[in-house]
Amino acid sequence: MINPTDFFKTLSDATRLRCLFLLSRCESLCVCDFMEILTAPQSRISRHFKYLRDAGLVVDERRDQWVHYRINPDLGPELQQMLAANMSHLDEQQPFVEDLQRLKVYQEKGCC
Amino acid sequence: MINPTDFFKTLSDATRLRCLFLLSRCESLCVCDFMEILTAPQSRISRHFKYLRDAGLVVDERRDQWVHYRINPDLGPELQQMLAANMSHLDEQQPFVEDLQRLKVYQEKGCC
DNA sequence: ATTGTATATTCGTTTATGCGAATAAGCAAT
DNA sequence: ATTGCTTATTCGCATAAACGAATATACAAT
Repeated sequence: MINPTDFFKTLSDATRLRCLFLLSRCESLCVCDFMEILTAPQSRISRHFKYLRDAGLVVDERRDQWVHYRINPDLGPELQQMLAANMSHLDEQQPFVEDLQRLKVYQEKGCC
Repeated sequence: MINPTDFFKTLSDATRLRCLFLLSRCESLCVCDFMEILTAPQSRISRHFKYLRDAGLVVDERRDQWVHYRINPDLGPELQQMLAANMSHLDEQQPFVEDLQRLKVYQEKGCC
């Protein structure tokens, strides 16, 4: 179980925070989705998802070639609420608003 | 105004988090209070309060030789709520419970 | 088996962060 | 002005964290 300090450390990087925010709105996404929405290189996305996995905040699931990530459904009510509450405050800020817009466009045209 | 990533970065250190937690329960404390409650050297407390000041999360007020810190009362409702919500989740965890106990003992016998 | 696509990890480098010891600065009282 | 107390800052060092390029791995399809 992650402690509070490490929880905040995990949220303290822009790439990880943007990824978590998207997942808080979207059930599940794969690595290439994040690459496109954040315009970030693949190694950056993968690296930060390793941190998120290690912290226990997300879980991965392989489907064919793609690896889909989602918020860890077994987070425990306390952490789950803490995470959700924090994500709910990002709504109107940059770059989170724009990420959400890109997510919508991206979902409409379909992805992997 | 601090951005979300930097907000979490500011909470991502044990010393800072413990200080903020104490301030969320106590109106105002001076540096030597924190030194005693956290059992931390003076330079550590001062250094981290500089970070907290720079982030705009706390303000200082000099009274004679002592400098008292408190949560910035002009934080803005959004940040204020975010901070309060996060602090409220630390209640039952270590080392926060113990810090609170030490605070009580310390307040009863009076300080600076 | 080979090719193509998606993801993970390793590597070397750069930058950020935390630390205690030591020093400086601010204030009160003699 | 000197002493004593409290807090802030500087210093050199050590560790952690982020980065992109390159490489390795995993799977699908031919």
